[in-house]
Amino acid sequence: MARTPDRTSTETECCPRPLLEPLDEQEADDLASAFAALADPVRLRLLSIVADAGECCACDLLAPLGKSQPTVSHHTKVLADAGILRGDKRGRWVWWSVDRRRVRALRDALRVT
Amino acid sequence: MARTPDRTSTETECCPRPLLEPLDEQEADDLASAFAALADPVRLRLLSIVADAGECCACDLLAPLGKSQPTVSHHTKVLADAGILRGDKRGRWVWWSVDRRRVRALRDALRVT
DNA sequence: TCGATGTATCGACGTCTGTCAATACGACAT
DNA sequence: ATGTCGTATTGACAGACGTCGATACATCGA
Repeated sequence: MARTPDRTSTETECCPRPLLEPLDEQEADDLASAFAALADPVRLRLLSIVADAGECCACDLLAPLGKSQPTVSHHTKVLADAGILRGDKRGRWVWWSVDRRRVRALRDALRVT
Repeated sequence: MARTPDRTSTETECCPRPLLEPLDEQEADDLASAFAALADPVRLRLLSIVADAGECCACDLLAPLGKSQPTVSHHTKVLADAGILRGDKRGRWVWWSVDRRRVRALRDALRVT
């Protein structure tokens, strides 16, 4: 869980910006898979819950999301693989938090100016 | 004025921000479908080409994208339905451009601070 | 060790999505 | 009108995705 995808661009700070410069296929694939992680309503609500709580135990996500435990586990994995969520295992529990630097990088990908 | 964000933001300015406030299902659905439009490498490259050119004829997208004409037409439609691309029909041609205000709104959805 | 609890994985199902060939639509020129 | 050219739509197919029950794995308490 919580693996950080390596970026081909110079910094860990930013990433390709399709609206400012042309994308090659590699950059497009990477960015697309990142946005794909955000392209699901359950994952967005999950993200908003974790962001709002700052840190959140997985078991506290089941009820508000109204999904089964395997489904929630699937979604946390997708977000973690995209580098958006980080999981910290403490005993039997996993505490999830948002990697805000990663989100900022995705946000920069949509820079218009 | 008004640093307090209103939750029912159907404004042209902004949109729900999952990392600043909890999302209801309606907002999550809308945002997810918007990000889904960005969750494809061909569409991201298409977007970068149009953004780079400022305005771009559909027929000029076929070669750089390496996709068939129906496929490109499909992708432009997906982006247009998401409000990200605007098409201007002039004679036989359609000129595509990026709706930067819409992109800015999506970008604001990823605000962390 | 044993049972309980939180999480991850597997297998299966239905649905959605990207792709292209074929075709239809629309606008221009002759 | 007729043909040409750019674009949109249709139909079909393979692959990806969201979902959940069943199950495996891991950790803690007794």
